[in-house]
Amino acid sequence: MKKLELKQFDLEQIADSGQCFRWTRIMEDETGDAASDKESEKIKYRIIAFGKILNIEQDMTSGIVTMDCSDADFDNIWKDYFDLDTDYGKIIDRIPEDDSYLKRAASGCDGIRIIRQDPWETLITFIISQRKNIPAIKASVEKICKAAGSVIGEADGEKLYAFPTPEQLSSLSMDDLNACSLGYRAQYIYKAARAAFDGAVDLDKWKSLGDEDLFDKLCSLYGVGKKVANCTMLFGFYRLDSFPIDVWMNKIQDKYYPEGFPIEAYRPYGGVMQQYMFAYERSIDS
DNA sequence: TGGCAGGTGTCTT
DNA sequence: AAGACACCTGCC
Repeated sequence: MKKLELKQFDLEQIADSGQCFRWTRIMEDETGDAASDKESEKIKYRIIAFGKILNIEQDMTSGIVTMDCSDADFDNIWKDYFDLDTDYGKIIDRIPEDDSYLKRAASGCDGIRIIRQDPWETLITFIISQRKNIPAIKASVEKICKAAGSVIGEADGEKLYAFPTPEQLSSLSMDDLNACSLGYRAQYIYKAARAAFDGAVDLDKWKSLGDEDLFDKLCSLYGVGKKVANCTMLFGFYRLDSFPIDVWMNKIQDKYYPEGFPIEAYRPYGGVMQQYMFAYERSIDS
């Protein structure tokens, strides 16, 4: 069990930011010993990543985060996963006063961090994400995990699955993939899995590439364009300057940056700024 | 019921 | 080089 007092860390903001698709909100059951949790409201999630299950909660009043994990798993996995060595306060402080929109966005969404995910899982989940909303993405991801991933635990009588390795995913036929509600993306996943399994695509090796070369490599994959490549770089390869442009960012640029967003001014944290703007604009839209 | 959801490949100018 | 267009699927 790890209890942490963290700055710039808000579980709900991160969960809603659309970076990760295997976070499940855990609601308190109405029956049983609910009384003990009444006074202090807690937000709880179950996260599956890197073949592990993490139950995590945050006290809404104190902000204190509790992770149900061993010291070893915290040191080896979760500390990096949540990017805890990065001071997001400092990154936010770099935003100049005259960029009032970005100032506002960052202060409204300052609990967001870049979650450092597994490159392979990030690539596949963002291929799936195209032209889908977040619930639909999650549903497809869970289906492929169930179809091909290893069982790593159980909750409420349901088995929990790791994200499938390239080998496991490439064992699925087109019919299997079509059963995962992937639509026209099934062929993209099929090809990517085979390429990763037979070694034609080696994401581990790609880690050593510079940003531009990595971007080109990702875009060379069938079904991967600029948007998916940038998301994969930002969340799967921790390239903080990657700047995914989607329909929301297009709206934001039209509204607030008619000359285009001055990404040069925000190097090397353009992608972090993108996350603040994306989350903020969505929050005020609803 | 048609339009849309964090796009991309393909075909057309 | 840039712009239309189709595309699976689920949801309102």
